[in-house]
Parts: sequence; structure tokens; C-alpha cells
Amino acid sequence: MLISAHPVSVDAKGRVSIPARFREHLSATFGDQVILLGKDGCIFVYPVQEWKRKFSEKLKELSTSSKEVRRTLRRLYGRAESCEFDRQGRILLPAKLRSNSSIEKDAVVAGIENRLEIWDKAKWNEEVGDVEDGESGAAEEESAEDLIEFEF
Amino acid sequence: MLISAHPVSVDAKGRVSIPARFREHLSATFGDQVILLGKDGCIFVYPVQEWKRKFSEKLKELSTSSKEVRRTLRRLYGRAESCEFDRQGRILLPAKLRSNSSIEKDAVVAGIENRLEIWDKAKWNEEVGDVEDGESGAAEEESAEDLIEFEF
DNA sequence: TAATTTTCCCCCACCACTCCCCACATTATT
DNA sequence: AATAATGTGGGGAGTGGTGGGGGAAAATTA
Repeated sequence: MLISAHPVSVDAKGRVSIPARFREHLSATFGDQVILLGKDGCIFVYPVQEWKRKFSEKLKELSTSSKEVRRTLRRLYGRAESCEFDRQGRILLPAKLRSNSSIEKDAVVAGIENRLEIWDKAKWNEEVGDVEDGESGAAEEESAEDLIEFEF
Repeated sequence: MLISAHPVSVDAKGRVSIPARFREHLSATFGDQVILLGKDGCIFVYPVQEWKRKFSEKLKELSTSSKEVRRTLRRLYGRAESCEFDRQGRILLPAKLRSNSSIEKDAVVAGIENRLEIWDKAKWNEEVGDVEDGESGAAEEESAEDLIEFEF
């Protein structure tokens, strides 16, 4: 399981060092190959197997059924990128994805259960509320309550 | 079951020695890995299995459904940290969580049924009322009565 | 095809942090 | 009282994140 957020820096070449903790998990469970997908103003990072489980297998049956499905697939696969870690455990973020996500120098790599997300740091803070502790009022409960009953 | 509060000290490196009693329970029942989560001005410590039972399994199906869900997951997973005991039975509290919880030198580790909580000592005393015997008046009954009928 | 530019990946080096190990003080147990 | 177990502190080796140089491959251009 992938969890927690780590600040990272993007170097001049557009590379991001994936925290070792995450990398271990990915390499152990899966190969070194990941699929990048721009979404929600950040970059989703799926292990290949996870991608397959999530999309390929579910959509295989539908592939030719309707024009709408084919269109959706084009959008999905067309926007995605396949890439691998280099020997230092970094991945090179394609310029396109970088600019779409406003990622420049300071970024955040967050583990969300079965995928990673890479955010521009400022946008990440905005997204998660920047408050460190859920102490800022109703924000967290508010957004949670319509999902599931959280019992701490 | 985890129960009772123990004073502990946080060393210069930010490490906390988890009382042996708790550690035994955690290691025996689960692995050595725990999930830390900043909340209520303290640090929640969940055994990994407990975390999974509570969150992962419930949320797995919803992962991609709506933008709100994804946001909630970011808040939850982003604030959490995964960590393990060292050979001395200590865990290193990430600087972020430490500062958010105002934990510096003197802390308290409390067992609350299925999780631990780590508090700054002064804040803990404030939180539980500091009174030795629950005899100090209405505070406790007041806060309890709208939750459930406690009969001591 | 050849020459030039660009892209990308290897390696090295630096610094900070993490975690191992050892040591000691204090408490619990026999 | 003696022994064991636990909590606390610190030194030091190893690892991880960052940045940069150089060279190979690919792309672009002549």
C-alpha cells in the first residue's frame, strides 16, 4: 500500500526522484515500469499491473462496442505515457505533463493507496487544505461524510 | 486491546520509545509497521492492519469515482506517514507531525482500544483534565453524555 | 548521407538524514 | 541483593535525495 506525501525537487532536466519507500514497493510488487497520466491537475503514476487491472481488463470487452467507448479509450490512452525509473530511482517527467500540471521546481509525491500522484507543491497544499492537522474546522469531516462513515 | 497512558521522552532526534506493553501487542498481533496520522492535535498510531480495515478496504472501490472522493483520499493519505520500529522499539516521529502536535521533549503515549495516541505532555493533561480521579466535576460527564451512556 | 543539435541516461559527488549499535540509568523481577 | 528488562542518549556508518558533467542515442537539418 502506498501512503504519505513527500516533498521532492524537480531538477533542471525535469527529473523527479521517487522516494525510496515508494520505489521499493513498486519494484518489489511490480516491475520498474509505470504509466503516467495527467489528471486533476497533477500526474497520476500507476504501476503497470495496476493500470491493467484498472483499465485494460475492464475495457477489453467493450473495445468495439460503441463509438463513445472508443473515444474514451483514445482519450485515456492518448494522454498516458509509459516510463521507467533510471538507475538513481528517478523518472523523467514528459514536458507536456509537467506544463499541464504546473510542475516546475518544488513538487510533492504522494502515495494514494495503489498509485502515486505528483503535484506542484503550491497546488498540493491548496488541494489538501494546507492545514496540517484537520483542525481547521469542518473541512475534513464535511468532505468525508458523504462518502463513508469514518470512525476514528 | 490497547489501554492506559504512559509518559515518555522524545530525544533530540525525534524518536519515541513505545512502551513494551504496547509493542508486544502490536508486534504479536500485527507486523512492526504502523501508520501515523496527525489529528486532534496529537499523533494517531494505527497498526497497519487496523488502518486497512478502517480505510483501505472501505475506500478501495470508490477510488476513481468522483473528484470529491479523490480529494478526500488525498487529505487522508497525504497527512499519514508509514513507519517502523527500530531495534530499540522506538519510532521516529516525522518532523512535520511533531511540530503540528507541539511535541518536543515530554510526551505521552496512550492506548485507546485499537490505536495509540502520542501527545505533548502538557496538552495531554489539558485534554484529559489532569485530574487524578474523575472527581473534578462536570467536565467528563458533560463530554461523555452526548456520545453514549458511560457507567463507571 | 553526413553533420549538428537535442534528448536522455549513466556515473560521480555532496550533504543530510536515518537507523544501526553500544552504553548507561532506572525500574521490575526473582 | 542480584539479575533482568526497559527507557534514554549519542556516535557513526550507511542510505537517500539532489545536482551536475559527460557521452551515447535519437532527432533534426543541411
